[in-house]
Amino acid sequence: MPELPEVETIVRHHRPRLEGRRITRYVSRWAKQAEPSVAAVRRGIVGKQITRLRRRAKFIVADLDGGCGHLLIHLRMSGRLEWAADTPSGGRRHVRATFDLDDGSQLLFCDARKFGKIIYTTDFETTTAHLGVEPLERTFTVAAFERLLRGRARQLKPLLLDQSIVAGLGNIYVDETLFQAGLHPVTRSDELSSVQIRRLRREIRAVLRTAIRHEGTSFDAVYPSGGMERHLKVYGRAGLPCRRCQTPIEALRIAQRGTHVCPKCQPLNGKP
DNA sequence: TGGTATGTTCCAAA
DNA sequence: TTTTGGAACATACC
Repeated sequence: MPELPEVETIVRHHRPRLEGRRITRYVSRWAKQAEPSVAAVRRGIVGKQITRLRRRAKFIVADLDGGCGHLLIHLRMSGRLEWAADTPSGGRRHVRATFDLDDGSQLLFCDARKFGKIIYTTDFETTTAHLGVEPLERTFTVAAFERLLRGRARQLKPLLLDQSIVAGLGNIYVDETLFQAGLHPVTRSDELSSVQIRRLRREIRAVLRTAIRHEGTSFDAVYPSGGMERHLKVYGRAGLPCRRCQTPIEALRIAQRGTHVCPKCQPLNGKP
């Protein structure tokens, strides 16, 4: 469950139990997950206290005491954080790393597909320098967004998925945002009017805020949160009637990603 | 069996 | 130079 709203939900959920805790042990069961290496992550985090838990793009960020160290976790496609106490040892699946804490609790990083990343860095700015603007922050202004869109001639879907431009959107919320904005995913970024740019920005923020309010979208029946699934307008609804106009939702392939669009509500510029 | 999957990165081709 | 397509990463599920 890994787009901005899901990561934000996880951070809020884990913050009370992680902030103030000291990491006493780190064990990796999938070495390729750790950056720059298992040993470097261990040296960096064991013995350190988590002073703050926050989110940057789709990264879970634990600031460590001393002010110079940060533990970054990226869930990619299938990563999850679980408390060992909540999961009987017999039912644990795909555990790739464990973090022991000074109150005796243990956090498990589970990840079926092994795409997730655990990163230790002393230079947060450099490590995250490739990430674009946070869409829910004040820095995501109309003027800034207009520059990002007009400065290139890309299709909207791959542009919005590009974390170096706007950080945090993924496949579900890009499709939902473009539907709400009435824009077709292959519309070129430099062909939008000022009115369309304002509307797209507004819908990015509205869709993300709504999803956070519902604690994200969950495809995992075991995970307790994920009420946003019931509110999706196009994602995962191929062939079903558009909730606005009843036209069947189309499934397309754009930028190698499954893409969902209402052909009537999201016309290609010019064409109906 | 083959196709698909909430993500990212790298390379080749256009 | 910019943009797009394809493959790769590794596994689960229908």
